[in-house]
Amino acid sequence: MKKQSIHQISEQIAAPLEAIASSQRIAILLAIGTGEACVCHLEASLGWRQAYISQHLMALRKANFLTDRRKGRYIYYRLTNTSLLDLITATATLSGLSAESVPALTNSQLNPSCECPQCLTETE
Amino acid sequence: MKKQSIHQISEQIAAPLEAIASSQRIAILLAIGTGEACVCHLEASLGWRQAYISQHLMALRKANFLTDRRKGRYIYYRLTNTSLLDLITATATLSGLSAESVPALTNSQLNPSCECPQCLTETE
DNA sequence: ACATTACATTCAGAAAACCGAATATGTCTC
DNA sequence: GAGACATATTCGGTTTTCTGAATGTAATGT
Repeated sequence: MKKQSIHQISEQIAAPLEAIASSQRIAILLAIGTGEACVCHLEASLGWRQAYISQHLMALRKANFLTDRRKGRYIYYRLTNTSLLDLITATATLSGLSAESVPALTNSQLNPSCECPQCLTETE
Repeated sequence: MKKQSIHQISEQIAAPLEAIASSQRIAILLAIGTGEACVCHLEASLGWRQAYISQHLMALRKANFLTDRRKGRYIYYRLTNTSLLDLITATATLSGLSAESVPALTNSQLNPSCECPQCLTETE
């Protein structure tokens, strides 16, 4: 195994962090949580325009944090690795936030004003 | 306890992450590691100009990740919370890096070509 | 007091991220 | 196939971050 310099290691660690380190992207990740979410769901939950959300989703996809699944007209996003949420929680506690405040925000708890079939069946 | 919106939470989590999410700053944090380091030590270890390092140190101080201790002409930096390194390690493993590659880079292992008294006594 | 050393700060130009507007693509329904 | 709907992409302007150059400040030594 080739020995890597501190610069190489740091770059490899920073690359994914740069994708997460944005309040908008963290909000999206929290909104998806351990479940799945379509873009319309994120629109409803976060109150942002669709194109804006798609742009951030693109960044998260490029960093390999999200996988998507098409179902008819809808595309459902899911975290490729749920331990990402642990990392976010760890950051929260590190900066003095209470640990409970984070999991309380996963997608299921969010205002489900989205009209996609998935959300509708869930709330029945 | 007041209930916080997902936007507020996300901003509070993103703020510290933005300070860490930079390959230069991660390199500095790794170089300091669990120990202490003066700026000249970082200069020698990372091969950067002094002013450049100071700028990044300032960002890390502002985010409350570093504390400093003056000793004569030298100022020694230390992580306020060592669990920051765990967070960095977690990120590394998350992105496929082997976990061992990170701790292998803590300050003691670095090329100690720094001339400050602290470094000199350590290498004797 | 003066020079030197260790470090911090300010400033400015370059590079990158943000975000809105417009447009494109893929899927369903009729 | 046409139109509607869910989502993606491109483009351009604005704001922010990065980073080098120059300069400032505190402590030491002579």
